[in-house]
Formats: sequence, structure tokens, C-alpha cells
Amino acid sequence: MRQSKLFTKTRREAPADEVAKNAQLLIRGGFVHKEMAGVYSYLPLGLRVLTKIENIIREEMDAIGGQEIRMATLHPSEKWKTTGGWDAVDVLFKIQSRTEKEYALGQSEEEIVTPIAQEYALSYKDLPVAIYQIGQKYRDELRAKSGVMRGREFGMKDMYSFHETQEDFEKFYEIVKASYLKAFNRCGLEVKVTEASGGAFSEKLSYEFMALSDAGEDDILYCNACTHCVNVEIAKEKEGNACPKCGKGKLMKARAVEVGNVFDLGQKYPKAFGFTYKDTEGKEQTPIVGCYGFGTSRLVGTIVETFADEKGMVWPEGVAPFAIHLVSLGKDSDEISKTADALYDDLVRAGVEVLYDDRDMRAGEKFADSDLLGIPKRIVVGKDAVNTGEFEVVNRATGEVVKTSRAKLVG
RNA sequence: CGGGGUGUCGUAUACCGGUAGUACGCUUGCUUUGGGAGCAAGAUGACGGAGUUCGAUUCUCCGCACCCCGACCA
Repeated sequence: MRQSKLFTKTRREAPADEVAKNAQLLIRGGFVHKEMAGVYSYLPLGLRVLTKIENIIREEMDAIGGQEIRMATLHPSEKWKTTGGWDAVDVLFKIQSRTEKEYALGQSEEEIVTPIAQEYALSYKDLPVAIYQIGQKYRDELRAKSGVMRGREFGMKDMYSFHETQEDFEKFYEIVKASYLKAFNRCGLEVKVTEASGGAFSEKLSYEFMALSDAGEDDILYCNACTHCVNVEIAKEKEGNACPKCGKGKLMKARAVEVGNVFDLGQKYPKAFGFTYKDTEGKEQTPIVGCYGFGTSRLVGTIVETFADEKGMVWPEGVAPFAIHLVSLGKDSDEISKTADALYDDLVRAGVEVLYDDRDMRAGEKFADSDLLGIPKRIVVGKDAVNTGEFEVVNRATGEVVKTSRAKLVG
């Protein structure tokens, strides 16, 4: 895409009242627009990142047999009253129509997905089944904060699985956990699988996927030798203790962001809706349900917080809005511009996602913008490129510069 | 929801009980062009409502919005 056509611009300064690094940089870069506290619109660059993240988790869910659907976010109040959530869930947004009919805005989808599964999973032959969606969630947080990390409207992938037996559920539970680790890795993040309380969801343990970051809201204890990790909310151990799992390592304390979670929901929701299926003997059975959340928009913020430096954002390759930032230092139709134009066309033809800074601006401003946007590789086209046919390729994360021929770039 | 703070051009800021100034951005022109250029000319602003006052952007109160701490985040 030609940057001269991009309708957003960068800003030299962040709004004074934004303290969160992710909000400051995402707004300065024109990735998001703040509508109100805790609610953000995604602009072209931000949407590209969000879409990358969504596609990663979509691919991983599809790979383990998840089937994507799109559920309504405007919910009938009756279903929430059926499960008791209407009165029990205090973050539930409740709205009223002109005729005083009551609705809820989706903050999770158990109330919606359970009746849908019920309609089709009539027999043991129809199980197990895993259904997911990627979309907006609404939660009436008393206090939105930390930029896109804790909003009142946010993006999430949520999957629900239905099983005949606890054993079958637990098998799938492990498959999802592995697939989540893969997805977070593809987003450039290392996460800890953390034991946590099931909250009101479940009396059983749940597992939270925690990205280590000072911008987080949770404290975790993790073993420096094995994968053991527990949320301090339920930890019996203390910082510095020997790891109860491997015995070798020490428990370290860290601040972390919860970017995903998985729950054993048991039979609560099928029971509330009278959802049963026929087993091999024709008897009514109640399925076991699992729930799996993955915070897509929170990941955008977490990634900014994790990798940004003093110059701006730094996107891992898997989620970067573009793979290459092609920066031309030419003007009008000089040789430099022609060289850059030609390289841009070649890159596009080669299927490379490239943002082409063809604007008529000074070099300093272009470099500053490029640093801020954080695209992984920058190709600079100046006099040298015209004279030598070699292009300067700068790695945004490391600052490393390599000279590369055109043939290599367009591969 | 409890506590604290802040609301001034698009953004960041200054000053002030009496004319609202600066920088960046924006518009026009010329110059400049490898790390946020220069000159000139322009356009754009006091969150809303009451009150005090001859006069309020400034002081007071109420609302609203935003930020921070806490609680909350099935």
C-alpha cells in the first residue's frame, strides 16, 4: 500500500491523558482511535494487526477441529435469566428497547452457544463438537484502563466444546492448551500456562495463559526450571520456594497479562437449558462442556507493551501490519522515485506485504515515522540504491543494516 | 462504586477577573531534502449549565467527560 494514500497519519505526541504505553503508541501511529474510555476503533494499520492475530488463532482452532460460527452479540434476556446470569453477572451490559423489552450485550456466549449445540447434538454420534467465534465482547467494567488491555468492548476468540465424557473433555483440553501455545508463539509471545481458580465458571482449576509484562494485572509464581506456574491468587507456595513439581527449580514472581484462558465448565450450562443427547443405549445424557478464551485485541496491546522501544512499536513478523516498509527518499519523478516505484511493483507482484512511503517528506520525518510504525524490515531507497543497485535493509528490532540486491529482495 | 486529579485550536502547552499566546499539524507560495527543515501569508480554540461580578476561559456550585489509586473484572 502506498503511504500517501493511507488516510491516517502519525502524531508526534500522544494525548496527555494516556499513560498506558500501548495506547500512546497505537494512537500516535494511527493504529486505533479512542471512542471513549475502554472503547477503541481499529484503523487500517491496527486492523491489519488484529486481523493477523485473528487469522492465527483461526488457523489453530481449525487445525484441531474447531468450527467457526458468528453468534449474535445482542442477546435475549431470557437466556441469561435461564442460567441466572442476568442477576449474577455484574459486568453484563443490560439494555432496553423502546417497548421496554430487555436485552443483554454478549460478554461471553455460553447462553447462546449451548442452545445452538443443543439443536444439533442430538446423539452421541454428534459428539464431541467444538464451536468457536471471533468477535466483539462487551463488559461493563467499572473502570476501563491500560489502553486496549482492559476495555468495555474488546475482541476475543471464544470456543466451546461438548463431550460425552470427562476423559474425552480432558483429552481435548490438552489439545487446546498445546494449540494455544502455538498460537501465542506465532504472535511472537512466550506465555506461561498458569493454574488459576475457575472463578464462578467452575469449581475446578482453570488455566490462564500469561504473558510476562509489567503492564499486566496479575501476579504469577513460575518455576525457573520447569513449566510449573500458578496464579498467586490460589498459590499455596511463596516466592523463592522450591518448585513443588520438579523439585529442582525455584519459584519466581512476575507480573503478567492474561491473554487466554481455558475452563472446565462441567455440566452447568447443558443442565440449565435441559440439553441432553442419546447415548448408545438410547438413554438421555448430559454433555461435558469446555470453554476457551483468547483475547485478540488484548494481544495487540500486550505485543506493543512487550516489544516497543523508545522509538516506537516493534511488531513480530507474524502479526506485523506489513512485512516491509519501503521508504523512498526521492521526490517528484527523480531517479530515486523511479527506482523505488519499480521495487514496490516487484515486491507487490512477489506477494510481499509492503507499505510504500512514497510521500514527499524529509528523510528524518520518514525514518521517525518508520520507527514508530514498527514494521519488521525497512528498505531505504536513496542515492546509493540508484548508483549501486543495492538496497539498505534495516531490521527494526535490532537496528542491523544489510545491503541486499534487488534480485534477492523480490526472490 | 469509594478516593484523588484534569478539562484552553486537530495535538502538546502558556498566561490571565477585562485583547487568549506559542510549537507541531493543516491551507497557499518559495526554498530545502539520509534522522521530525527555513521564510512569508492564512484558517482553526476556553466541556455543558447555573451562580458571584460592571465584566468569568479564569472564582463557586452542579453536571458531563477523561486519567490515576483502590474495589470490581461470573
